[in-house]
Parts: sequence; structure tokens; C-alpha cells
Amino acid sequence: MNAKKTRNGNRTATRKAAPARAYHHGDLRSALVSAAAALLERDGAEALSFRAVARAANVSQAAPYNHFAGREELLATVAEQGFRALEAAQIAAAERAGTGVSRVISLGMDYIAFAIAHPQLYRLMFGVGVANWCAYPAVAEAKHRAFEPTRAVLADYLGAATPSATREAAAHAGWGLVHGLAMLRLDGSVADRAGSDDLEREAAAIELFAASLGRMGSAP
Amino acid sequence: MNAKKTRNGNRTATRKAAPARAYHHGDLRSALVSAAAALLERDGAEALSFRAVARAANVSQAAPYNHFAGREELLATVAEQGFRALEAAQIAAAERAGTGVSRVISLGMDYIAFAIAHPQLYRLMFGVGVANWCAYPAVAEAKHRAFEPTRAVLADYLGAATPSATREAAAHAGWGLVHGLAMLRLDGSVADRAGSDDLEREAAAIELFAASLGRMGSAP
DNA sequence: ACCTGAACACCGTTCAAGT
DNA sequence: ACCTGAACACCGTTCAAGT
Repeated sequence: MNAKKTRNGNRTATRKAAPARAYHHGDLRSALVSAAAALLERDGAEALSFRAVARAANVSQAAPYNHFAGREELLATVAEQGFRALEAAQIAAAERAGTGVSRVISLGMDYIAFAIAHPQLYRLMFGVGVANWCAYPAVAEAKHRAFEPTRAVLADYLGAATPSATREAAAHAGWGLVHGLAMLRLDGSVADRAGSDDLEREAAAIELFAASLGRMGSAP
Repeated sequence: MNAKKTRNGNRTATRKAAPARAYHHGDLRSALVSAAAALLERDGAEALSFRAVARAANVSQAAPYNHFAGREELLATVAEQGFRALEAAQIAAAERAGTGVSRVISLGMDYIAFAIAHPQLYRLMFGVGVANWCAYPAVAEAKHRAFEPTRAVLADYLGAATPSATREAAAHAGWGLVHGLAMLRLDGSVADRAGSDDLEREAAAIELFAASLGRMGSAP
């Protein structure tokens, strides 16, 4: 979390009671990922420099190339980690939530809350700062898994009687909706008044979607 | 459209029958915007260099600073132009469309079609490659105007009897939905099968949203 | 008023060389 | 196997100087 320049975190493999400067550093790879995640949230993906990450980890500018093919692969790793965190948050929200409409709404609002809590990470996860995401299949898979909770909750909400095509469309619409609301929020597109009623407006949009979807499920 | 290195376009102010190299270039500002738009769609916002734009316009690397505060302001200008193009497309789609549900669906599908037709421009318009969009109020205003057609069509679709809070929520949800679907598409998040049924899936999502919204409008 | 050339401090990436 | 130092070609931006 700290972006200090002196002394690095050295999170894992602390078997020797925090050596001041390890010659081979022990676990440079994860130290780089941590440093990148911290710098990302501070400066944004477009301003994140590979050299600055190396400096934050107290190694030379060329050292990271032993662990990553280049800057983009490091960003992809951070994004993949972000999708796993989102997946965990969504699973927790699904367990915490109640039943029926409120369950759907809870999951949607939790999704938006994740984006607001880690804005730069969320932006990175959805393509900001990386040209070709498709080159990293691990990221695509993590992304797909992060959306499973919403898919399951919506299917449960619609009921087993709903045809699978409708369920699929609802899942796609639901993902599109929360993702769109999150992106619009991060852009500041909706901040024309006080920032506090942004959440209300998003809640209203999600409630409207969920309520009208429920009406559709009972009368297809 | 051409990204050749020799000879520039010189689009406007062609009063002297295409002078080979104008000393003061006539209208460098719009030439830079055109060159930037072309390079943007070719390489993406993150790979767009201010120097390359200057080269494409046959001027020195420092010349653009007479017309733009920096790289970001040039990108903001391109984005603003993009929002105006989107607004025009949405207005045209609203006039072209029929009535009722199909009108709503047409507008939504046209929105997604715009994003697919100009993927890098659309990405730029929604924050890719620029740290603080808020610093450019002209962009925010153009963005707001680009969404007016959808807002109007949805309000018309719901009917005057619908309370304004519901109309506002529906407009926000509609924008979020189409924007989210567009972004997911551009990320390649939904391309797990043949690319051709992506449009079908988006249409299904929008139809589901519009149909269930209509049901809500008639029974609030 | 507008443009140029040279300069500064950065950047991503490569590579021989070290341990 | 991992890391360093120096190098290359780029970049955004500034600034004195030209016309």
C-alpha cells in the first residue's frame, strides 16, 4: 500500500527476519506486482511507468524483465488479480444478500461499490492502458469467472421456468448495466449535482431493471 | 484517412491549389485534429504520440504547442468531436426509427453500432488515455448532449404519466446498459463463440430491457 | 503570430557483463 | 538463475531564436 521509495515491502518469504537489501530479493515478482498495484491506484494506468515500478522495488530498471515480458504483461497480471478480488467480493455479496429483488440489487450495488473503491484498478481491468487484452487469456478467464455470481443470482431470480435464452439475455443486460453505470460514474459523467445522490440514481436504475425483469419473469 | 508520412492532407483552406509546403500552413489546428483522429483509430489512444501527429502534419515537434496546451488537450478535442458525431448519429437514428419498443431498440443498437464502427474513438471518448476528463468541460457538455436523444426517446416511450424520477432512472439505466454492452464488446469480453452472434446477444439484452420497461410503464 | 532547432528529463527495451 | 550498467531510439515539454 505504501509508495515510499526507500525500503521495499518484501511481503512473502520473510524467513530471515527482514533482510535490509537482499541481493536476489527473494520474491521480486510479487514485489513488483504489489508495487505496480500501489502506483496504479495513485497515478492511473496511463501514467504507470515500468521503471518507476522497478525503483519502488529497489531494483535496476532491467531487473523486471526477468519476470515479465514487458510493461503490458505486468499490467495484465495486476488486472487479473483485480478480477479475482472482484469475484471474491461478488461471492461474498451474494452470500450476504437476502432473497428476491433485493438480492439482485445488492449484488449490483456491490459491483459498483467495488469500482468506486478501486477506480484505477477497475479502469485497467476494462481495457484502459492496454492495447490488446485478448493476448492474455488468463485475464479473460478471470473476468468471466468474476461475473459468474451475477449470472447465477439472475438465473435464480428469474426462475427455472424462464427459457435459457432469456436468462442469457438477462445476464448480459445485467452485466452491461452495472458495468456501464460504473464506467459512467468513474468518468464523472453523472456528477452534475452533489456527489452523494449518484448512488441513489444508480440504485434507482438497478431497482428499475430488477423490478421490471421480475415482472417479465412471471409473465413471459 | 491515410497515414502516409510524406505529404499532408491540407483539407481546409485550399485556396491556392494545394501548395506543396505552406510556411504557416494556413490551418494547422484542424490539420492536427484530423491527423490525430486518423492515427487514433490506427494505433489507439495510448500509443498516440504528440510528435507523430506533428510529423503527420509536416510540422516540427514544437509547432502543435501553438494550438494546444499539450497532448491531452488535443485528445480532448478529438473526443469532443467524437461526441458530436455520436449525437448526430443518434438524432438520425431517432428520426429513422419507428414507434414504440422498436424505436427504443433501434436507438440502442445504433449506439452500439457507433462504438463498433469507431472503436478507438469510442474508447477515448470514455476515458481511455486521459487522466482527468473533468478538466475539459466542453467534452462533458458534448457528452451530455450526445445522450439527449436516448433520454427523449425513453421518456416518450414510458409516457407522460410516468413520474419524472422513474423517467430519470430509466434514462440512466438505458445509457448504462448500451454503454456497458458497447464496452464489453470492445474489450472482447463476450467473444467466446463466433463473432456474428454478438449483435444478437446485444439485441436480446436491449429488447429485454425495453420490453420489461414497457410493462413497467403501463403498470407503475 | 506562428514556427524551428536544440535541449532536458524521462521512458520501454535490449544486451553484454557480472555474481 | 538472476541482476546491473550502459546504451538505443523514442517521448512530452520548454525555450531561445528565427521569420
